[in-house]
Amino acid sequence: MAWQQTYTYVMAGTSEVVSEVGQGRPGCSIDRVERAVAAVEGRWKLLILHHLLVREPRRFSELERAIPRVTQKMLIQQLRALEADGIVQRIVYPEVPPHVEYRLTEAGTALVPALNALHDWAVDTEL
Amino acid sequence: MAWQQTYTYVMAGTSEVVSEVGQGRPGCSIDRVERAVAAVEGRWKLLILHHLLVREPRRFSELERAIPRVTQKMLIQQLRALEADGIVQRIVYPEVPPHVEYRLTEAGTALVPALNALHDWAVDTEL
DNA sequence: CAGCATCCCCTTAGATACTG
DNA sequence: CAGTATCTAAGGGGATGCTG
Repeated sequence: MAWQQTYTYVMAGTSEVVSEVGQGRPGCSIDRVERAVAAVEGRWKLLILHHLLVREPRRFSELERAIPRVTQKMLIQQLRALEADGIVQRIVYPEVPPHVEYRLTEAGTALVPALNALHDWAVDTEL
Repeated sequence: MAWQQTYTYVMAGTSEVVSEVGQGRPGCSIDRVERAVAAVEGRWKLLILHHLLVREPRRFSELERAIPRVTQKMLIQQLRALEADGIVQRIVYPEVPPHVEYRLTEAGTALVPALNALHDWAVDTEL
């Protein structure tokens, strides 16, 4: 009930209190939702997540083949962002030729209920 | 379990089947999640949603004041997008001066559980 | 009051080529 | 194999001014 029933809301990116509703839990704020959305928004992130959920681990080239129109640049960029947010884990095997595996972290797996909630909403609203 | 336990996944924006997993429910796909994310991504959408959840209805100028750094252009743009996605409702009172109110639709209210799921994930992962 | 129109910048994404 | 580097095109977002 984080969203509806708390009483202090903080502006995204600032600490400015914007709600008229009163005082309450300062940490329970809209910018957490914004950061969660930011963590999954991006042209290829959900696709990457999807493929990792279907099968783990995935090598870079596997993901490249699994996601037809992605460029190397975008793939690595989105993977790095997911890694920075603690959603995927990059494992390097010091071999020749290079071998890198990507896995979901616990946080990545923990995203599933939220993604399902979004999915269900989309189904319900026929979006 | 829409996300994990179905068997046919469809590429975003296309009808191309990309999963190796097999056949199953074609409608239950990743691009629903992508559209749900798209519906709430955007610099000001969550803020707008937030203010409408706190109190309804809101006039354009109210939202403008409630969201300090938003420009009129962006505010109207994001409102129109939310309206196009059936999340907010725009009600015009044919008066002089003009009077327009924004409310959440049922679909907008139905977004709350999904937003809470995202919030909770952000809290759990200390993002 | 509630917008629309225009200009401009700056980031983002794609294409392409190169490398340890 | 798994990236990095560079260039360019598109568009998102801000500032400003105007209007029914």
